[in-house]
Parts: sequence; C-alpha cells; structure tokens
Amino acid sequence: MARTPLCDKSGMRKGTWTAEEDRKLIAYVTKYGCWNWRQLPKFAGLARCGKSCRLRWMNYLRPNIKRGNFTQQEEELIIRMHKNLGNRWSTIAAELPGRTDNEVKNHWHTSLKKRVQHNSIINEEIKSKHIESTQERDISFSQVTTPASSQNTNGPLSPISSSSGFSSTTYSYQSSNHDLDDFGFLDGFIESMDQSFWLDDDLSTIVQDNTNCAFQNQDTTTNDVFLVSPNNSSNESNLVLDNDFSSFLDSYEESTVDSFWTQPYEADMSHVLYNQQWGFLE
DNA sequence: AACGACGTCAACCGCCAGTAG
DNA sequence: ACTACTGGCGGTTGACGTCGT
Repeated sequence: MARTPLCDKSGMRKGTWTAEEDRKLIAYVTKYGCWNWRQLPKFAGLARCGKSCRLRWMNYLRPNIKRGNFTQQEEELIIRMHKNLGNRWSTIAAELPGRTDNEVKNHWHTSLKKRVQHNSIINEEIKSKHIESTQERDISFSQVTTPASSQNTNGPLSPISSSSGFSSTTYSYQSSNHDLDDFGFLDGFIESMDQSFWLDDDLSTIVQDNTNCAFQNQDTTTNDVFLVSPNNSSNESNLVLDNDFSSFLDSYEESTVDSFWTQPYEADMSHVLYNQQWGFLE
C-alpha cells in the first residue's frame, strides 16, 4: 500500500509517513496552523519537504476527512461533474464534503471510469439495435407506402438526437430531464447534507470558547479550522501558548477528540493531545 | 501452497498561476 | 517587466492486497 521509506539527495525523507511523523505534523498544524509549508517541516521537526507535508495534511490528516466507500450519491455526482468538467478533480472534490481531490481521482480511475465506459458500450449497443429496428421498420413501411426519397433519417425518433452518450439504465437522475449544463440538481444534493458534515460543531464551539489562547484561522474554501499562535514568529510566545494550550486541551478532550480526528490515527492523535509529547519547540 | 495478474490508493513529480519584491 | 517563491493541481508511479488459476 505504501512506499518503502527512503531519502532524496538532500536527506529529506520520502515514502510512507510513519505514525510519529503524523503526530508531529498534526500537533504542529493544530497549534500553529499551516502558515508556510516550506518552513513548516523545520519547525515541526520533520525531515520532509514542505510539499510532502502539505500533501500529507491535505489528503490524510486534516480534520473532517471522510474515509471509506463512496456512496451512490457521491458516485453519481462525480460521474455527472466529470462529464461536464473533465479531469478537474479539485473542483469535483469541492462538491463532496470530506473527500479529497486525490481520493476522487483515484476512485474515478479505479472504479467509475470503467463503469462509465461499460455503460457507454451498453448504451451504444442499445442505440445501434434501436437504429437497426427503426431502419427495418422504415424499410418495410416504405416498401408499402413511402417512396425511398422521402425518408427522414433525422426525425424525432432518431436516437442520435436524444442521446447524451451516457447510459440511462444505471443512473436515475438521467431520466429526470436535467439539461446537461444545468447544475441545479447539485444544489439540492448539497442542501441535503448535514452542516455538521462540513465542520464539526464541537470544534467550532471549542475555538470560540478558547480565543484567549489561540485564535481561529478558518480556510473559507475548505472550512478547515486551525488554531494559530497569537504571535507564531516568536518561540517565547509559543511557549506561553503551550501552557495555555494545556488547559485548552483539558477543556475539550472529552467532547471533541473522538469526533474531530478521523481514522486511521485517531488513537495516536489522542495520545498527542492528552500527553503533549511533541518534542519540539521546547 | 505458489504464483501471476489485476486492483487499490498513498505518495511523488512536474507544471502552472498567483504574488511579492 | 522581470524573477523568485509558493501553493495548488493533475498525471503518474509503485508497494501492497486480493483474486483466480
């Protein structure tokens, strides 16, 4: 599943992230935010390039990442959006709360693409059979009543004029008269999502209740919430924050840890939060 | 049980756009 | 206007798991 750990020329680690590296990254970003990915590994005590840290955080460690199988609704949305937008994975993923562009991309290549292609083939077969039967009927009909020169090949019954090139047998929304360029149905999909899906209620409460020790930094595009030191350019102030952070953690450990952090390192993250064995900036 | 083919997905790579100096 | 830097994106890789023979 993961790559064998190795180092590049500059001594930066590559390959699979260890649980310890994850703990360091989570602890640092949770405390100070992702103010500069390039500089972050140095301060977080990680022998990784910033790009690798960013990727690990964005695709795997950040809160509210939704893991597990895609629902039928999610798959239908991906297929429809991909048909309209192409390989714009980040745009597609933005409509799937908790899903990353990498995850959407992987799921498309491993599962959905084949399914769509399979359905297209079936659809083509249905189309060609329909054309054959229509032509046979037209021929037999014209033999009796109509001169060949007056046959209309692009009439209302032509499957070519009504087909979207997308199977209508599997995906129910296709039969609901949506225009291909009309994303209106997406609104309904998104509205039906519980708001807690986007941002953990417990977390937002905690951030509001602890503004004395850290301030909230929320990414408006992803709804990610980070806790940022009031003055993260100073180690001295960070140490002060460490003390405040202890009480801050005490105040919410029971209500939030389980829901805030997702698998697979839920237990490890709890360890970080409870014991604060960060081992850096100290 | 052994082996190869295939599927999955975390992670890497290169490119590009935006921004600051 | 130009350059350097950074974050973000999409394409691709490759280790590991699963399945079929």
